[in-house]
Amino acid sequence: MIAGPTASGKSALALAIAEHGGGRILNADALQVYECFRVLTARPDADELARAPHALYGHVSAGTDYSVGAWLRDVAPLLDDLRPIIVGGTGLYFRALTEGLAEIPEVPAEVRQEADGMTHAALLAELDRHDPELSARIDRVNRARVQRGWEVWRATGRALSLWQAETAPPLLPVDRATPILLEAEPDWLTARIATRFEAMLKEGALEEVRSVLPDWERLGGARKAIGAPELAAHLRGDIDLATATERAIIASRQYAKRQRTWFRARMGGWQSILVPATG
RNA sequence: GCCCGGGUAGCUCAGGGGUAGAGCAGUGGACUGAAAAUCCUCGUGUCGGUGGUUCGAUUCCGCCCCCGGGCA
Repeated sequence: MIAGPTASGKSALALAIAEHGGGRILNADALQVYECFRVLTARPDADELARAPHALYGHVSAGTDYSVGAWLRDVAPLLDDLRPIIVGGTGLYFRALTEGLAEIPEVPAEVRQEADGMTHAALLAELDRHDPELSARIDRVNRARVQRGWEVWRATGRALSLWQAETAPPLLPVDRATPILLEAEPDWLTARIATRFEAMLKEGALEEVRSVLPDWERLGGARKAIGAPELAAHLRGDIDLATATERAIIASRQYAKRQRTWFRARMGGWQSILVPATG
């Protein structure tokens, strides 16, 4: 397993490992699963894909709902590989894999829609009534947490806290893997993030966004790719390219910080590799 | 050279005789199916410099420096 912040060089490391010792690279990144933004999400290109077997990259088409649960079901059969190399930056995916994830039926789209139309206060009030254990535990000001709890109760008639209490053992406990965490020196990473975004523009990131612009509303999860909303705003004429670029780079930096926080809190036991290597 | 308007937190700016705030950026944190998402926390800085008035000046006055704009 290889985790690390965005732009820290995870993919290159995974590729080097696969080329030298064999194995298949399995994606553990929530945005690289989507088919539409190869350049923008820094997915491996054709040349890199040819150098080693890869899976779970760009296998989800635009507009399809995806989630940790879907990802866990996708990786599960691939873990039987002789040498799976799991690489990505989504902490939640690694957590689901190494600590387990409750098995909960999918929330139907109608329930999601119903929840979207409700106020935060209304969701919270019902959650307090039907799943007090959860509502006492979660961040009550966080709409996403509250709504998730409400949706599960609404869709299944059962409290999310009950589902979670029955979480099955993990598919891959950390001690059965070789967990590697890339830790990037902040200034170095900041510079690298900026350079990488400029490179993405040269490679056609703007065209990728342009091609999905007509279907933007139906794009689903891929819309959240860092840089996509910014470039879309530029293509609609709302902001100039320099502003879009600046905002995307800032968003990327903020994402790297959140990743660092997650890793610090939950991947303390992972073998840390400092980048750039200082000798 | 003269006339206006500015010089306050990394950036954009608000304020005003009792040594100062906001947004953004940044920091630390939370997070079991939207997670590249979502949410919480944290603001002392020669208030351009220097004299003066005052019990007290970043705030008022003089001079100087710098940045805009206008007139020559």
